Amino acid sequence: MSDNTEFVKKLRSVGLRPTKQRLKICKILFDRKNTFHFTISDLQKIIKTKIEEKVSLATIYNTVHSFKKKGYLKEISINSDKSYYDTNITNHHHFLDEETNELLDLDDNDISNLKIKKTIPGKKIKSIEVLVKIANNN
Amino acid sequence: MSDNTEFVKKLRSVGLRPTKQRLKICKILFDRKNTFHFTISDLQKIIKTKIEEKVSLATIYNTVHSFKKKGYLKEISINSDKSYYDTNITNHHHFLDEETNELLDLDDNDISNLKIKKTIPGKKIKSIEVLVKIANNN
DNA sequence: AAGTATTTTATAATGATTCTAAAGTACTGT
DNA sequence: ACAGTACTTTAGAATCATTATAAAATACTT
Repeated sequence: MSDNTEFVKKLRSVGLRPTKQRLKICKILFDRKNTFHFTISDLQKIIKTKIEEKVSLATIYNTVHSFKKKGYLKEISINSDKSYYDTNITNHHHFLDEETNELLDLDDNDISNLKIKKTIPGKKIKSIEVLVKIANNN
Repeated sequence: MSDNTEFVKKLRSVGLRPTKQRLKICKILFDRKNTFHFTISDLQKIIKTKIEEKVSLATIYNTVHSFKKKGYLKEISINSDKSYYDTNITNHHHFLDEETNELLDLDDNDISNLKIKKTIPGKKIKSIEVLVKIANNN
């Protein structure tokens, strides 16, 4: 450790204080090439194994919520067991493997010209989320 | 009360015993013209007001689960607060009004030729669910 | 009507998430 | 650097939806 400059800036840019805990979580979540899909307990496990000092569960919740509110994370609606989060904050969709419960990103381009033909007077579309459930062939 | 013959048959046809509780819930859920979107607590409130005798919460859960397993109800993934159920068991999608938290059915025809262009080897698509979040214009 | 399998029920248990309020840390102005 | 304030972290309690438990009630079969 530790070149945190990038993450310090990132946090500062949206008015979050760069605390030790937020920086640790930042690194775990954003210091990677690919999209990361996780639940709070996934994150907790990773923290437990990768980090020397502990971060309390309440802080993990707080931090993830802050990141979400500031637009660093997206919450995904899959089921009601627990919340899933995604480091890919662009418009996109998901495969959900029913066998493994794993998520896989699905690009906007992977879906043919999706258009909603119905409109509701006085309402506008905020987002469109496609969830494609998949399972083993056989 | 009470021409339950229809519901008795319905339950019998999938091997569910037509108990008093199941018939009551059947009537509330399926004796209506339009699709019904509800949570367990919605259902509990309706039972509390419409029915003379009480039905225990555990039974409401059990019954809804049985109906779901037998294909009379569909579970909808909206958020992680609680489970939502839908009496419309055909392939269809939803508007979710972010202001009121209300659901609205979206027919397959209301969506232009939705095609998933990506495939995963060894996996097949089980279902495709589109959730369109809407909010007030302004 | 008796015997067995299912169902209902109240209540306890669980698990995810939020709340609380005290202790710790970061920032501001000097 | 220092004091004062505002924000964060923390452990633990509280909450809420859901599931488990096991005894009493009901439905079905013969």
